[in-house]
Amino acid sequence: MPPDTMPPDSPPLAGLATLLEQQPNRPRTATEFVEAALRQAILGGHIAPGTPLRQEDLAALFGVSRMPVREALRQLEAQALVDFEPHKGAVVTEISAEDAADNYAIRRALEPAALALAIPHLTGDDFERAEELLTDLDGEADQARLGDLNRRFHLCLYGAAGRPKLLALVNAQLATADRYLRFHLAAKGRDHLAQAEHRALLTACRARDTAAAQAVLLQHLDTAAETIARFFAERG
Amino acid sequence: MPPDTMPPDSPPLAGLATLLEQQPNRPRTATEFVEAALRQAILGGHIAPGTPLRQEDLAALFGVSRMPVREALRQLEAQALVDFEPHKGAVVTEISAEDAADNYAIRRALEPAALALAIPHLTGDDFERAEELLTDLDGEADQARLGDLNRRFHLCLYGAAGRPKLLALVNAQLATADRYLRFHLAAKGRDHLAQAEHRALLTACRARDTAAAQAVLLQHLDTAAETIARFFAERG
DNA sequence: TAATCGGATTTTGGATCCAATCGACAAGAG
DNA sequence: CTCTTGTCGATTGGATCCAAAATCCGATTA
Repeated sequence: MPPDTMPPDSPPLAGLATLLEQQPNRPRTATEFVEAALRQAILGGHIAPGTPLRQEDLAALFGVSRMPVREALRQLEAQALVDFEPHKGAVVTEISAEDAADNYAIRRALEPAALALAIPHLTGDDFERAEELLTDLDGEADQARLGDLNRRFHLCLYGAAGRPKLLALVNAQLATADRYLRFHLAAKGRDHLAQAEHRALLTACRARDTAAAQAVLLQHLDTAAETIARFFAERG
Repeated sequence: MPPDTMPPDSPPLAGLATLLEQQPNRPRTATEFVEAALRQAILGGHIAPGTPLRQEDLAALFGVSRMPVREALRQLEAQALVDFEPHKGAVVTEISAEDAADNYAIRRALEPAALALAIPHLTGDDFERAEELLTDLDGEADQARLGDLNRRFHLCLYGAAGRPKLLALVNAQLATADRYLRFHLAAKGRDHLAQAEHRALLTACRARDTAAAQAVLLQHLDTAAETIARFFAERG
């Protein structure tokens, strides 16, 4: 039973293909596998900032050779997750109050722009998905999933902007913001993750009130930035 | 005569050090060399969009093995200059009206933010350097240097923002905008590169008038975006 | 005749090996 | 005693080799 290869609209195997795609751990290549694992570990805080990443050790850990590790580290360098120096190796990028401020300055610029572009094109489906994500956020306790849900909520509202590069940038910034999520949770209660602001943002989007939505979003970002700044200030 | 090492103002070797820094081609490693060469070639339009980049050919061309080429291609992929697909190789990223619009949307969001952060901290030196770059722009005819000077002018005004990551992003976006510079020059006269707007921007910065400067900058970006959009529209 | 199957070629992904570089430590000169 | 300098171990950068995947192309069959 040879499967059809060319016709793009052949239904018989479409469902099976999507099911196979669903598999979360489908690293097409070893490099992608190592890269994904390392990124998750760094963003989730499982590897402390400043940790040197020895290629040999990582290779042994992942059960591959040093080469996929090298390529993965290069990719992570481009994502500003590790600092690379010739003949010295990779080190997990440090986090700091300045870096957090940098990140929030970027998000403050990009996200309102994406939101303004997206609001006219948001559909009922988008609102429903956003609503679902908010309720999921209410019930979630795990930190990693919390950050993921938060990122998906924001991206859900921006997605209709139809600007792939812009959205990719926003996604990357949201991901690095995840590194500071633990500080957030430590500072404010772990249950309260600015869900009120999230809901206000969603209602403004439903009303197609771009100005109001941008205002809510900016306040959301500013309070988050301030929380982080206070956290760093309090522990020198 | 052991030279002092610590005092930062020891003159004996200062001149020599600056001379050594001047050397433009000091690629610490082969990977950096290949990466820089390829990026320059792609941004300068010397390699057409859509061109497949065969690792073996590039290795032979640069006189290195395939490995530095692979790592360089991975870095370029992270910079969105090539598209990578597993087991298929790298292809120079296509340019399009949509991509240009994407790029301008990002710049429209980032650059006014950087400008607003920078204006309060701009110094006389910054203004002088910006002025010099503008006069250089007036006299320059070479396309590559034109784009470089333009980028440096903009970065000169944003540099005082003191947000390294934000500035790095702006720099990257300005670099990809260079890919569309040739279309710009083809559409408008090659002599007129919106120097009037550049000068208006500089005077607004000198007056520390953030709102005016942002307005000029936005108009500058919008007219550039419109020029590119028209160019693409006219040739289907 | 058209579509499909199968093998050969090309190209990339990954592993192993060698060379170059950096850091630390010890030995020698001033 | 301090500073320089040479050497050694550790680690990364680069080259070569092998395996896996994709493409191309001809042959076979309905």
